Amino acid sequence: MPGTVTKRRARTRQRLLAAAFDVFAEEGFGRSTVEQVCERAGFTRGAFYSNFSSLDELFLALWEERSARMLDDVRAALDGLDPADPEAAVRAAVEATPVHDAWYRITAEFTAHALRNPGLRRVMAAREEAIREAVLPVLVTALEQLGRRVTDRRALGDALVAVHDGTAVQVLLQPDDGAVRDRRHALFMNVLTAYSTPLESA
Amino acid sequence: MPGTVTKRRARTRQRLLAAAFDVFAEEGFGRSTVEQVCERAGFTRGAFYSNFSSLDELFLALWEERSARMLDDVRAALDGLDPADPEAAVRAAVEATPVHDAWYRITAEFTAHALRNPGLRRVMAAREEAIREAVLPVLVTALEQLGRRVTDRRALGDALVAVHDGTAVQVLLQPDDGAVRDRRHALFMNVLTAYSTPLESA
DNA sequence: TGTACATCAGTGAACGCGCGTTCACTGATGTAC
DNA sequence: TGTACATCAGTGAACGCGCGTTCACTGATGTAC
Repeated sequence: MPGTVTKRRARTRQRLLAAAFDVFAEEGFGRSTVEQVCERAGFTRGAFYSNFSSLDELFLALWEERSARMLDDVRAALDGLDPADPEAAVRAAVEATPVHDAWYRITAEFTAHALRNPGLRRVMAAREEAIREAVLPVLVTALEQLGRRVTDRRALGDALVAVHDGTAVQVLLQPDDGAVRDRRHALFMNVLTAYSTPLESA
Repeated sequence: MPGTVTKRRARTRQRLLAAAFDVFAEEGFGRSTVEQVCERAGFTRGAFYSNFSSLDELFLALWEERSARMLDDVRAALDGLDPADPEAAVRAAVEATPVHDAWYRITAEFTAHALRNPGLRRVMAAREEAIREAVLPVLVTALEQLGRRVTDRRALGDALVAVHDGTAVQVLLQPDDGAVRDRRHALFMNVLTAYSTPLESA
């Protein structure tokens, strides 16, 4: 068995990633230690170094895995939309990217981290673009069904991501205030309107 | 001299705060140590413990001081606006909250930190509200000069803060892309329009 | 299917450093006269 | 303005723990026959 990767190894890696998610969310990435992650996962520190060379490397792997998964979720949610009911489609698309407390905390720290490291910055920018490009086509066609044409895809994409990120903090800071969620939703709708124009028809 | 606080002490405190700002921005709060802050400030660790009981306490003090200062800056920038030129006033107001790399990183981490601690969360929510209430009146009157009435002050305030936060990341992730800044500006304008209606006049 | 064997993957102990925290001490600062 | 004195504020050394990192070793896994 030269150069084989065993199933056991894959499981260990997954358990370490899952444990890291929890620890990072609770303690913050910066205050987390290799020891804490290993203890949570039920391994000794040697197992960690057998799989990753540093916490930084694990953090990147974790972020990539989770954000890819999130992107898949969004795609799946959008796939099932009914084009015959474009209003519902828009509503569903807008709500497809959920606001998740622990994930937000981790992403916030990862962003700060990425801003210090050009390599990570590019990784992050690319991922943001992928998310944008997954959501946009669905919204564009749904808006067309509603008789509206998107004027500037890129601008709309950036605007939606910005609104999502910006309002997520507000929702998390005031989790019990339903009005905050409503305003978030209204803002999404406003942006969709502002970046599209009625088709000349009727 | 019973219970006096010397000038020297105030200076030391300021130097520690300034050093902490730099260290946190470079290393991240989580990876920063008391030792690093002291070395940067030119003190021994004893000086730190004479002034703060923990890095957490210093972080809060730093964030409060800086965000208060930023709020003052915004107020000052808005005070000097010419109501006879409302378009320029709106433009200036929109650009009054600058996008500052180091400060963004620190705030991002502080936000994640605050989401783990109910006390800090309230402090942060209050500060966000103060910023909103400083900017809003200026915008409301400027828009009135332009013949537009703001329909929902609270919604507009939240929307502007969200857009500011959300677009700040994009600008920092692509610092050399002027188009990103332009789209940010356009989004601000779109939101201002969406949350106000033309006055009935002629 | 079973067994022997080679390689892989995680164990656990050991080392050492960096840093948090404390504290007796000394120099700085302010006050009173 | 100068001096004596009390208190304050930072120094620097010391202690010890937690943790990063390494590595010889052992049990697990997969392959070949």
